[in-house]
Amino acid sequence: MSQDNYFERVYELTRQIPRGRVSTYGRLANYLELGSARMVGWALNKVFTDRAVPAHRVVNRKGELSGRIHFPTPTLMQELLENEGVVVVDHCVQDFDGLVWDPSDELQ
DNA sequence: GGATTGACGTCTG
DNA sequence: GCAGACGCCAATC
Repeated sequence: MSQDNYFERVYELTRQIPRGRVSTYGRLANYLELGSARMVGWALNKVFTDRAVPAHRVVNRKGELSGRIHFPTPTLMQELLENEGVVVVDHCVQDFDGLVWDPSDELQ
């Protein structure tokens, strides 16, 4: 179904996050003009279990894996990031400032 | 139909 | 610099 919901936008944009990179809810929300980062988190919460979305690449502004608790296992999110080459310590992305990915930076 | 919650962010104190 | 409160918009209870 052609759902113009934020659901589809967040879902598609999250898929475009390159491997080894991470993004934030606020940046995605800002690019999608959602007006609220919570919309991104809400959409991902419905998406991650229904669609194969790399939600593990989306973290909060602090670079913390705030959504790890919603994964099947709280360590799965960190494992996936480390598997992609992202250094995660104490559930926080290291060098987050250098790994953060902006949709407007790639898609422009 | 109203109140609360939610994977957040920004401002003010 | 850190802590607390407010705002967003939609879904769920």
